[in-house]
Amino acid sequence: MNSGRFAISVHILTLLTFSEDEWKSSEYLAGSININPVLVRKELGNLRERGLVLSKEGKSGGSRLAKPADQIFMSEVYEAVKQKDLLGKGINSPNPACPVGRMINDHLDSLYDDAEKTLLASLGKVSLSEFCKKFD
Amino acid sequence: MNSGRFAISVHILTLLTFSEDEWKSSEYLAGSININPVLVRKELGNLRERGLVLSKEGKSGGSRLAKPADQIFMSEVYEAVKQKDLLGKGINSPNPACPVGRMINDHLDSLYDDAEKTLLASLGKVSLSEFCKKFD
DNA sequence: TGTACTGTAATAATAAAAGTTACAGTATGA
DNA sequence: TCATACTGTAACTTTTATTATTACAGTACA
Repeated sequence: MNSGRFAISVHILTLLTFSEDEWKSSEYLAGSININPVLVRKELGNLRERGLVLSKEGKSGGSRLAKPADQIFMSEVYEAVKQKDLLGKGINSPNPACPVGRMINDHLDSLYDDAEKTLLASLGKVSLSEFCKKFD
Repeated sequence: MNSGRFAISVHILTLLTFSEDEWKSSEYLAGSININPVLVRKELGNLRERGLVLSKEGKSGGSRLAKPADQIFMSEVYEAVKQKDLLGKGINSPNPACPVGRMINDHLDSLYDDAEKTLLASLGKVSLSEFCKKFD
């Protein structure tokens, strides 16, 4: 999975949790994370597609949570961010003339799927509001 | 985690399982995986440090499993391969002037640790010999 | 209608991963 | 004992992925 983007997304959501009902600009968010505002806007786009945040264009626009923080789970953030599969599905092109090489990607895929299900179950137990309690 | 390396290591171990008691050269292994023999030797070095394989130098040298395939677990392979943490520990340098930025890495770390424990538990249920049964 | 935003494309800079070459070291066995 | 077939590892190059930057059109507000 894409390492830094999960952290960025959780960071964004945490900041938005601490200012629920306010529209926060990408520049403000980028200031706390210490990254470029354009990256923040890209992540917000992701989170928006998944229904986790809302954004408003124009002056006094910005972003806020799309639903209460106790209804947002870390598994959703993981899903929003994930592109590649957990352990790296089928990146190699094994030799098809070898019985192991010919089949290994399929078998690795099913191993990965199981592992990822477990991971999602674990992340699904932690809500954004629980995570944010740690800051108090 | 490092995507392709897990697949390479499992591939290596699978090939060694199907020829237990034989010393296989890095070139042979590289042929099935379809990668460079030097990369294979690097992975073998990793697996060797973790006690999963043995290697023999010199003519008619090569590598083989260090213990029976039913005593090797996918969690061990994961540990052997892992360098970075699962979801990417502390890559960002958040703004320490922001209360969220100042603490978030610690809180993310504990989230990651829990998630990784779950993942390891899941991978720990699958032995190399079980994995290899899929090929029959 | 100027201003402060978003959204997104295009590009550049940086970092990480993979591949390659090279070669010293080591057992083997002819 | 010495050519051979390996390992182990360093140094380097290439490739690919990530991150950052610049730029600008579109939008809403006051």
